[in-house]
Amino acid sequence: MSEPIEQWVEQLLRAYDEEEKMTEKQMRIISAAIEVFAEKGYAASSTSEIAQRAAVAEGTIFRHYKTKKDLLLSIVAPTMSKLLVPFVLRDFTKVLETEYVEFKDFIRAALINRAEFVRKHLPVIKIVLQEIPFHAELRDQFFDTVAREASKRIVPVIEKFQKTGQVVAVPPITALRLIVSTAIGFLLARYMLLPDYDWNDEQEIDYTVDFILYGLSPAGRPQH
Amino acid sequence: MSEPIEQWVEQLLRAYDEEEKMTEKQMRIISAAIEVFAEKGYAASSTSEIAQRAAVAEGTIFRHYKTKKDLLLSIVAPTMSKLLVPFVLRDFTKVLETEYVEFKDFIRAALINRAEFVRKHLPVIKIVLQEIPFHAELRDQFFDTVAREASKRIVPVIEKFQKTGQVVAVPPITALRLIVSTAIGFLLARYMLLPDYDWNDEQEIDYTVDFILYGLSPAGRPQH
Amino acid sequence: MSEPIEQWVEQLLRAYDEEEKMTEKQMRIISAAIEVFAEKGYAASSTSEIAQRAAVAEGTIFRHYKTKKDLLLSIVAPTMSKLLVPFVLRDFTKVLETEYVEFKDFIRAALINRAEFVRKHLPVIKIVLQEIPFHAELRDQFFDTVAREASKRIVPVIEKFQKTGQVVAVPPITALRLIVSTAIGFLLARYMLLPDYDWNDEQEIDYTVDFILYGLSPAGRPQH
Amino acid sequence: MSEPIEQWVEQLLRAYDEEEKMTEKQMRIISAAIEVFAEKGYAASSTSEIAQRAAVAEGTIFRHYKTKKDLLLSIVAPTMSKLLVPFVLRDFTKVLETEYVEFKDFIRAALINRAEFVRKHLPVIKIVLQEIPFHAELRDQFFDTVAREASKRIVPVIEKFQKTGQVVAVPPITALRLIVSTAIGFLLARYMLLPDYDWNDEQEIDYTVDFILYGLSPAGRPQH
DNA sequence: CATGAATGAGGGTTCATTCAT
DNA sequence: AATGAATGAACCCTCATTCAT
Repeated sequence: MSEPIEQWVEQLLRAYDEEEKMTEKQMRIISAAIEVFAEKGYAASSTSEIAQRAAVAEGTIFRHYKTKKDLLLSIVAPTMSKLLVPFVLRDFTKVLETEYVEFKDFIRAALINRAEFVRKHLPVIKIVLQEIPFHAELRDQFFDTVAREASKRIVPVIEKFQKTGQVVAVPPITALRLIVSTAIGFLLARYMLLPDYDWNDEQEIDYTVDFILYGLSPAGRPQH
Repeated sequence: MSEPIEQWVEQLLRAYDEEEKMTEKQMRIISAAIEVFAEKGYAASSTSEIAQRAAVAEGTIFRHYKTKKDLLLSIVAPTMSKLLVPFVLRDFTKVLETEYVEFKDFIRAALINRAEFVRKHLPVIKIVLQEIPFHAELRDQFFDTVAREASKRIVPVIEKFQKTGQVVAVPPITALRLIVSTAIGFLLARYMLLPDYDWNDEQEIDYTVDFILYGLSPAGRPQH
Repeated sequence: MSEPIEQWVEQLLRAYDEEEKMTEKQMRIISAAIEVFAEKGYAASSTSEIAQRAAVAEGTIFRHYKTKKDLLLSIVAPTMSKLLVPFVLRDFTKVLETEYVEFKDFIRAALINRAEFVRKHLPVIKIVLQEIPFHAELRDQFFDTVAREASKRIVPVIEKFQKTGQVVAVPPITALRLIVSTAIGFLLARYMLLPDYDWNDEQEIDYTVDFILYGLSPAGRPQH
Repeated sequence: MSEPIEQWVEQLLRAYDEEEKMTEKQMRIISAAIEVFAEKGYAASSTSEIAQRAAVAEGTIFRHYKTKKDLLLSIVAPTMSKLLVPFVLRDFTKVLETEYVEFKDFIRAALINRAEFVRKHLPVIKIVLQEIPFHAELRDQFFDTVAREASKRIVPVIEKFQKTGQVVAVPPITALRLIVSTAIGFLLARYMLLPDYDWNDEQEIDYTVDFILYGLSPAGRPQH
């Protein structure tokens, strides 16, 4: 991986990962809620079970979160924004412009970085994916802040790589969709569908990055 | 699309699409249930709302389906198997062996065919995707019958294309994952995330197929 | 009491007293609710206690009345309109004009009649009086339908008695207030504050009617 | 108004109106509680809202008043006794005996004085009226101290006016009831039911006093 | 076969009260 | 004295399921 990107990502994630100050009970509640929501889904989770797992009175939950939905949002909302953190950074495009960066390195760095993020926040990611279809506010937030932000910031990156001839001339949004699909497909399979399969992570990432670059056809692949 | 595959798909879908014999009320119940489940998710749907939309008494639902979960399964289970129909057909690999078939045509045919299927059964597909994380039986059924069957039948297809040099030498399961990710990514974006976007379907399919074959790097692309 | 008024009141009340058709359980619920609401007030009554007293599952209450407040309104609303029944009758003023009617007879008839009504519906009356301060809708309904109707219908009656010189020339609304205060004061004392006191009803009504006519000063009283 | 009564009332009220010594927070709590109780009724009021409006921690309320009910009683009990203050004074009957006092002046003085009291303590009066039906202790206190005291002190007054021939020979308790009904009816209409109506207070009091003396019949009225 | 009234367990939420700080 | 986090019982209400009709 090229140095600048790596440093930039690592440095930034540290800032965003800090937990806000909360009491110990509040943290137990959040943890329990994440557990239960991820396991059963929001609608099928009961506040009483969350309270039990948090070893807290049911009323205590409602002292900190006005409603059950508030509890969900307090878990999901910050995660949604953190999902994009590495791409939304102010000086990201600048890095890309000033530094000599290979598209392949960029893809690989992003994939590794987001894989780590998913691994660390797996249950919350599950919740996000599972609940987005049912909560208009989540969807709105996702599209308004996340997706819009994403295209605004990432599309220029893709265009830059297209200008340097490293990416084929398809609509940047389409390229984005293809990259994201492949990445999410990998993360889903790796961490959610078949987490117990005997994965060779390095190699699988290689395959995935190569696929994004060269597809499945042998033509045009560089010789290793 | 090459002729043999097309015929084979069309012929087979007809067989599987027939509705089993059910009373008119039963059909109304199923339709209503699909609507409501797709909209709110299984856990947040109430049998009383389903009964209302089906214009049927609450009790009637339970005459046909012992429990609410039975109702869900009666919707989801057959759909899961139908998802794989075109690939699971007995003489599919034979077709591929005897006929001279391009990998590209195969991918394109499959993508178009499954896109049509998704379009036609969108709400049920949504239910399947939404509920699989929460129901062990669904997951089990999916992996036991669907995924296992899929690899058993599809892996040989991929291996065949690898032997003919049309597909690069990666583990077939990995190739499968990459293809399926890309396909599902397209279908999800097309029909569920951004159904209202102004899609140019033909072109988008072209991009997607090209991506599966050649990736985003311009190298190795055939000249159009 | 002069005959025409009496007949008119009795006949009309019969029509309005019919209970609407309701199941036996619904009637048990209403009865229990009246009991409990009258005893503890709406806010301090629990649906579970109502269910218990009605020997009905708590859920049954909510099958018939969507909310606890609905239950209250279903009790209170019809009573509020019935309170005015004898005065709101279409041909009431006509009776007064065509017949030779003494003001004293009118007051006495109304007092006796409403006393009977209060006695029969005592708990509901209590509920009405107790809850009106807390429920804007009740107040609105009371003022819109009841009070407005009352003044529209009753004010002419008072004006008629003023024209015949039987009632002193004060603003009719003031006269109405004085009459109603005295009447309600009697009914409240008789049936709600001191129901167990050893009342001589006939005599007390005589006193009350005489008070409305002649006040407490001995001057101007006719010799009995 | 005749001088002696007026002086006597004014002097005495001053003594009773003094607030007992309480901390500033306690006063804020009481004020907030009066507000909330008057608005929503005791049962529907929450101590947390009272705390909020008093800008005081929830716990602070319970430091000063052991229970929510204690808080209610601390508001209602002293008001109930103050209601009777002008009549319960030790030397009141003496005044009446020694001074030449007209019944009409007495009624008018009492009405004006109590109207002022109601106006000043409106919310507490509302609470008293609203909660008396639901709290046996309040009722008991009311009847034991208030009503009993009232009759003991006021009945002699009425008897005195009956002896001087200014009040008709009805049972004094009945006379009391009629006077009180009329007075409360006025105060209720004036300050609670229709406070926004355009009242001509002086005239309305004239009407009310005249009604108590002479009723609605024109006979026996002195010529103005 | 179809109904819908009835159920009662369990849902989310409120609230008076306690107590360590 | 004052706080406010914590409690858990009780609240109103929903719901899948049953069963007499």
